[in-house]
Amino acid sequence: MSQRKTKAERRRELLMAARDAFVEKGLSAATVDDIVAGAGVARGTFYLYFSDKRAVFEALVDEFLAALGVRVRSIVLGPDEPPPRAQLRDNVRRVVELALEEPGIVKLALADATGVDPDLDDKLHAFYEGLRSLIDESLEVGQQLKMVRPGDRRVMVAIGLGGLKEVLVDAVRGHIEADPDVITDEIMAFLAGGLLVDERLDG
Amino acid sequence: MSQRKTKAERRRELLMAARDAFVEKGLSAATVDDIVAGAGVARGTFYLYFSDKRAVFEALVDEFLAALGVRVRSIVLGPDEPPPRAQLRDNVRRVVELALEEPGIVKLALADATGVDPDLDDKLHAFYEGLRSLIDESLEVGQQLKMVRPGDRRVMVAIGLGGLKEVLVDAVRGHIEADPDVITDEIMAFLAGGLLVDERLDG
DNA sequence: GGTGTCACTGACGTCAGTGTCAGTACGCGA
DNA sequence: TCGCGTACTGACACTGACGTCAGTGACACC
Repeated sequence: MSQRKTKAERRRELLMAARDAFVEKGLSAATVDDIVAGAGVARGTFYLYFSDKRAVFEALVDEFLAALGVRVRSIVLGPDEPPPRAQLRDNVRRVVELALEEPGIVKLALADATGVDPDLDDKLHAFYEGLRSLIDESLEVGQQLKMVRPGDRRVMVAIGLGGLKEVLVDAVRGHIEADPDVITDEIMAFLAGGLLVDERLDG
Repeated sequence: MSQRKTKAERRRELLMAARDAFVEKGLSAATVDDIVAGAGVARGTFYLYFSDKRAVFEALVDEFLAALGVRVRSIVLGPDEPPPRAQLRDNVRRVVELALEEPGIVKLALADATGVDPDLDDKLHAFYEGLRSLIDESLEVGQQLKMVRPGDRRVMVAIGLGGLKEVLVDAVRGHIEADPDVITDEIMAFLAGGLLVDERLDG
């Protein structure tokens, strides 16, 4: 039998236990029993705080998205503002840092969450749609200001978003060096110049 | 009661029904009953062809990976060969075409499959690891030949792979125009020059 | 020390999905 | 027409995850 805690403490314990269970076993394989075992409470207690597994996952995602929202700031033009590219870099760096701070959530939200069940998908799809729009608008402004090359913005958005997601997931998984400076520099280099050097060297 | 079919026909029917069920309901929510209903056979028949749901998913992934393997060819240098960049472009285009031909599988393998259960994950992770190595080696050669800019290849691989995945998934979902030429051109433009135009225009 | 409140408990009934297997239907060769 | 093999069937027993709710214990206030 577990100690009496404040509502907020107990809720947090359950959230963290849920996060760990989801990361370890996968979203759909993790059970409510896993979660309560991790939190050290009885099965019934879970249902005092969340209506079901889906609800606790939504709470986790909401928390992460809120944290993400705090770190991403619109790029502002003006004589007193840092250069746009520096503002962009700061955004990238803050997102990379958040990802490295919350590896479990990154794996869940960026890699694991889709396709598990349609309800959960909706939440993430809506988020990604918002993110896509944000990037798309930024690119449109950038194109008007001739700071972004012309091209099909939907494809640009997809490559950028997909690339960022994969980098973060890989960093979190330890596949790539988890140094935010290195990662940020590489992302910026990719955005600035792609991968290939000079077409005339070919053939 | 269903008609008698050859083993191969029946197996294919089950595979296609499984693919449809997975795409429609999500990997973990789809049941063996959904699959057999789609194939128009009884529950028991399923188990004559596949040991369980995981096995039929593996078979689907294997088929897709084999098709992918056929379309991706190593880049060969030589006086009688097309320019490397053209060979790269051909690879990209063939992969884009395959994705557009098999939208269901693309959604499953590229977007939905991870995190469902650890067994299934292993299969895809192994595949991605192979793909990563392939791209990494190509980049290494490219760097030695000065056709690829210097930089942390692991990050380059992640951005490239993630970007490609997201583009294909978006194309399949109808978020971006499903014209293989447009998509291929945009991917090549990204690889060749990134997104940003000229640093000196900033600030 | 009685009483009410509140967080928590965990055994229980339920149910959806699983994998099985004895039985059925069909085609074919004797 | 009989017998045999093979593909297929679907009712069944089983499992494990779910959500509930009557009950327990601790604390506060009188």
